[in-house]
Amino acid sequence: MIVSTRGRYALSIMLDIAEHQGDGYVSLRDSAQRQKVSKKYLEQIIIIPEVSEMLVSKGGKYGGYRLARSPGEYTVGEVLRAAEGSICPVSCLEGGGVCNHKEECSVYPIWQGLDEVINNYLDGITLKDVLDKCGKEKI
Amino acid sequence: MIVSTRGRYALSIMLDIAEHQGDGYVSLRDSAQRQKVSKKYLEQIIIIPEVSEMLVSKGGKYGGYRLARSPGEYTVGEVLRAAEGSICPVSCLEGGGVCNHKEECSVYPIWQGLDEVINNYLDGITLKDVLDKCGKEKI
DNA sequence: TCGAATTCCTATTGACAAAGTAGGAATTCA
DNA sequence: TGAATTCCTACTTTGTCAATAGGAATTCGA
Repeated sequence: MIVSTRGRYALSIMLDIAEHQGDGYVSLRDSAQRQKVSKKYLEQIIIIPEVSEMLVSKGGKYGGYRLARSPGEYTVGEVLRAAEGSICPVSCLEGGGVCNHKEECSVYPIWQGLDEVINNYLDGITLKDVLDKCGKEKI
Repeated sequence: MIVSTRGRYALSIMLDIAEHQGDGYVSLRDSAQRQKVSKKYLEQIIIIPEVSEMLVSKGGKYGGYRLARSPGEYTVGEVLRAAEGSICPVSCLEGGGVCNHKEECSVYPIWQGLDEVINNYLDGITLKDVLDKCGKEKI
């Protein structure tokens, strides 16, 4: 599994906020209700520093979250990496690929190629693309 | 993580067998020694039905394993799927993609596309390609 | 026929992360 | 003042990964 519920929920809530923010804020209560997931768990995800950096929050009544940038300026890969920490497909690549044996390893280039293919794909889709359901021809 | 040690070890041992089988059999003891990993753990991996189906085994002294087919007839994707069970990147796709909400889900097509990109890549590389170190231009 | 080397089979363990729950403090608005 | 929100920390439960362990069955050479 390369994307856990953390990443999926993060992506969903970003999209939900994008869709419903208008010129105000979207509360976790509303968003959780719409998505039929636990508000408490969404809280855990949105509290991740890399995730909350992508948002503007406001406490108190009628508070909530809105996107810091416009939906077209976030890629799916960016959101997933923020929530998951990293989305590298194999531990050899972790921490920027600092495996000890990567020189002797005949398999290492495969993992590099895999990582590239995955990131290229995910970074080629923006939140706006998803909202527009830009469709089968792009996704 | 999409590929755990199970998949990595499975791939390594398949390559090791391919390289050393000649016209005989490769024992786990030798292979484990060469790869500097636990023979007992390799045993666990090779015992997985989908993995052992790709090999021909022979018990007893001077026994071991050899490939059932030629290296060019195995793809990396095939080996990894055998060892890991599946290499789908997100649980929504598990069991052939039988998620309940996939109709309403605006994100589902992204996971489908991701899965496709990953499998296309991994199924485009054979064990022979790796052995030949066919190199950066293909991998 | 014996003994060494192997595959085959089942159980067990320790560590860690994922998924979610819980309770309450601080903030903001009408 | 009170309602609704974000913010913060801690806890629990469950499952999987990675590995270890011990022994049964098989196969060969000497």
